[in-house]
Amino acid sequence: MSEDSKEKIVAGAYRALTSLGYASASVKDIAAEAAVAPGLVHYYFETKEDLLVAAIEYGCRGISADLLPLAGMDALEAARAGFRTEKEQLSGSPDVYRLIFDMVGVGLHNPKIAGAVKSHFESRRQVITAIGAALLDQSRARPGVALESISAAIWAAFIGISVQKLIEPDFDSDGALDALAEMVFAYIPTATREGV
Amino acid sequence: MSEDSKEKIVAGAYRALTSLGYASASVKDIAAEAAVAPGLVHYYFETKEDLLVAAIEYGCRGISADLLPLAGMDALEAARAGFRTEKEQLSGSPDVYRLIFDMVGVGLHNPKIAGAVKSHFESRRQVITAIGAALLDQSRARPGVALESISAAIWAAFIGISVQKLIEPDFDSDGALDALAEMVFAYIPTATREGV
DNA sequence: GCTGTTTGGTTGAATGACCAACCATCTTGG
DNA sequence: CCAAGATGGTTGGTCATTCAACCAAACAGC
Repeated sequence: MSEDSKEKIVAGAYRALTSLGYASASVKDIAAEAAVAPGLVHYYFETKEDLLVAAIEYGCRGISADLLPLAGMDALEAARAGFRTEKEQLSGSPDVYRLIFDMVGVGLHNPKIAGAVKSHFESRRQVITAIGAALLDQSRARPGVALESISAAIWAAFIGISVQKLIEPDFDSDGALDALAEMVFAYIPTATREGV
Repeated sequence: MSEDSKEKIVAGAYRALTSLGYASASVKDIAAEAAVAPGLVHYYFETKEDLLVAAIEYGCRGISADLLPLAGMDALEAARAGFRTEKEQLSGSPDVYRLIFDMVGVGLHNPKIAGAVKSHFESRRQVITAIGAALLDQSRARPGVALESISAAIWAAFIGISVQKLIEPDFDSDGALDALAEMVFAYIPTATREGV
């Protein structure tokens, strides 16, 4: 029953963290949420920090799964689907975003947590880069800046829209995502440099 | 000497918070940084929370000042200057960003802090909206989405680029900002809808 | 089949450190 | 001389982590 309990603790940590936040969620809270004795938490995880890293990864698993279907699509379709997925996740299950941005704050002063956030960012950026590469290839466009920079900017906008939505619940994240999509799709065909 | 001490405490809080983070910076740390007795902090601020709100506002004052000259410029010039300023601030004095994103994390579970962050976001978004309005006016463009959504998306990208830079010091924020600028400037002239 | 033992998992109380907020007490400028 | 300003020790509470004890299932020898 070992792995079972460990998973229960991680899931409990995830729930406790999203609802209470890093600062307020004590190990006791997490244990209670996982329906487990406080001591057991430290049987499986050396420190609270280690547990939080596991909780972040646990939370990100769902997001990655939602992004998987994009792989098989046509580039343009995948791009549109990406925007749609972001909209749905932001309105439907903001918990993961809540956790991530809580961890961004913690990560600013905590390398181990920063590493977990960083790898999530990287994997998201890679998905965008892949779609962007296919898209540019299709339209034979030649942007004046590196593709990596473009996808970093787009992913940045996703991040910023999420942050604004979380801080201001009235924020029109759908509108902002539509605006972003319009800008990106308008940019692609025009991004053809004279040279070559 | 009243205001003097209060200011010293706020400045000390700002320094302590950027270097240690919200979670680790104790009132005692702040007092030490401000070269003041621990008790004095609570003489001027009812709670630690109140002090932090003041520290955020203190930190944002500098940013707002840097943005002031944009007001008198030509729209296109102001837009370019805005991108340049963002680049400089991000590389030159990341402390404010550090504080802000630490507070985003805290604000997710703390309404008072969230309010301070929110008002900073709003004021930055307004600057972008103002420049965007002038720019669209000049080029007689008619975007298919609300101007507010466009500026929200652009500000979002600024946010996201800062976050990535803070979490991954190697992140090429200049490249991402260039890519963003290219997208935005490519978008403006094409944003002319057939109708009207 | 039965007993004694080992082992992996689990418990919750105890420990020691730390912190925000309070307050009794001084200091000083007006 | 008296507030307003400033001090730093005290208080009550919380927290991560540790630990000694407990349990149940697997297993050994007989």
